[in-house]
Amino acid sequence: MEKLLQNFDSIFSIDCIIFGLNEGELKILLIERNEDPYKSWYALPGNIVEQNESIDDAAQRILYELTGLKDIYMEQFYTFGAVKRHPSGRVITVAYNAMIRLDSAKELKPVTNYASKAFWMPVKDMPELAFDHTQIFNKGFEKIRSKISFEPIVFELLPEKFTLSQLQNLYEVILNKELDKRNFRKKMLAYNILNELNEKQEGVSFRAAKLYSFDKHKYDKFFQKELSFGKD
Amino acid sequence: MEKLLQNFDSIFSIDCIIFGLNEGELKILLIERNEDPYKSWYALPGNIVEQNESIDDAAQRILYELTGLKDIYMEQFYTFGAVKRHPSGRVITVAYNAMIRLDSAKELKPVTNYASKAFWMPVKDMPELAFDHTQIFNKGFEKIRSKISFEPIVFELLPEKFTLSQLQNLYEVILNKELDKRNFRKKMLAYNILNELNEKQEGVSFRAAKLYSFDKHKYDKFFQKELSFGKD
DNA sequence: ATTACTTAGTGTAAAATTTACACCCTATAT
DNA sequence: ATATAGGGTGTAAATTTTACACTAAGTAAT
Repeated sequence: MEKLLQNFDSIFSIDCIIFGLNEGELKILLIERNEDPYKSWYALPGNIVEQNESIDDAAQRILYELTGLKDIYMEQFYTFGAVKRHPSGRVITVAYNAMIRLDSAKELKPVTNYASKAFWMPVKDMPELAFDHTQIFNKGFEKIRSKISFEPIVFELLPEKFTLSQLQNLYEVILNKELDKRNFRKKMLAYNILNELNEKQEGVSFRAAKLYSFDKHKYDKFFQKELSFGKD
Repeated sequence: MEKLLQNFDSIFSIDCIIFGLNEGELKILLIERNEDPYKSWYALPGNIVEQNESIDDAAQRILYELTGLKDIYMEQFYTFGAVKRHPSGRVITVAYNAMIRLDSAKELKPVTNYASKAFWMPVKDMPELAFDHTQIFNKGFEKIRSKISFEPIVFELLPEKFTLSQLQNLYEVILNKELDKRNFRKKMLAYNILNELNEKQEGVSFRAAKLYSFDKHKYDKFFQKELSFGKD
């Protein structure tokens, strides 16, 4: 034990998959590394967990540093701890999923010094990423994909007011398959977690659709099971 | 310990919820600590992740040290990283669930030096545990509870040959509710992951039930979705 | 103002799944 | 032989899921 502690020099980090929706396309935030190893490769945004912050806080901080956004819901989905996943030493990483409203994000500002830029990469064009980040991305995306079949969790990606078609389109993009319009609307409205607004789409060159908003209060009532334990 | 910890960065540990079934009762393996902090409290078995082992390997090692069992399927379910979850320093812990066949476990042998004993505690009598281990246990148990509704994963708890009533009883214990016998059998057989054996229970003082075994090959066929990404 | 175009919005019947429910069977023990 | 304790089985009703196609409303072009 003593010996263990003395030799101890592992590092704990956070990596984030930050989803955003832009012109109907699902994208995630990537950075381009400007340090070895994997210099000039694309990678998931991540950083080291500091002594005085919880892992949830670290995830929030990383998101804030890159997007200027705070208090976004992020969900831890897996911890990657293979011995040699990082070539220069032992790094265990906790991976988080987050979803943000692209239009609410300020300019991207990569303040981390190891990144030369941050940008949105369409999920369907995902290149090979640095380290084991491709694997992390796959697992995180799969997690979201399987989760939305049980529980509507994607409203954070849409504007505050959205049409049912936009919502359906988002589902189709995530699940990568077409859904039946009538069945989709029936099911979504049956969840009873949307507010029908007295407003319609504007600026479209066709019949304007009704706008809806997500009602977190109603949502919590029906999906309490998932909330039965606190954070961390 | 305290002084030592202050000199180092975060420590990663593993904590395991090891489920076993004994006389129809669901139990988990606990240890009694013989070191401060929380001396003489009960805690989940756990240990520090060493430099040269993956977190999965560390989980396997801990299980082996306590039970003598190897190559048991363990599933990581959450990582706990609050700043002050350990009173003497920063310790981030990855929590695993495992299920073992109680009758196949050798004598329990707590080789870890911080534990004075290891023993099986019925889930229904769970006391307050050291550190945040009560919270970890709740989350892990909830994970299993929600998972078995979608996917049969509890065969590791039963003997190799078991009756459908034993299986149903196990579900009832985990879900903490009664199930309909006919519907349960119908559904379980429809999964088509069991082999009906040409054997019956022995040594019972009533009509002997047919024995079944779990067919991992058939199982993999039907639940591939969950296996689409490798470990770690 | 007519027409063409594009997306919005709606209902029903069939199929599949889930639920509720009760009695006879068989082995053992006395 | 009989009492006991769990083993084993089917069907109808209810619910959920699926498949499927047309009309409505607004915009844009002529």
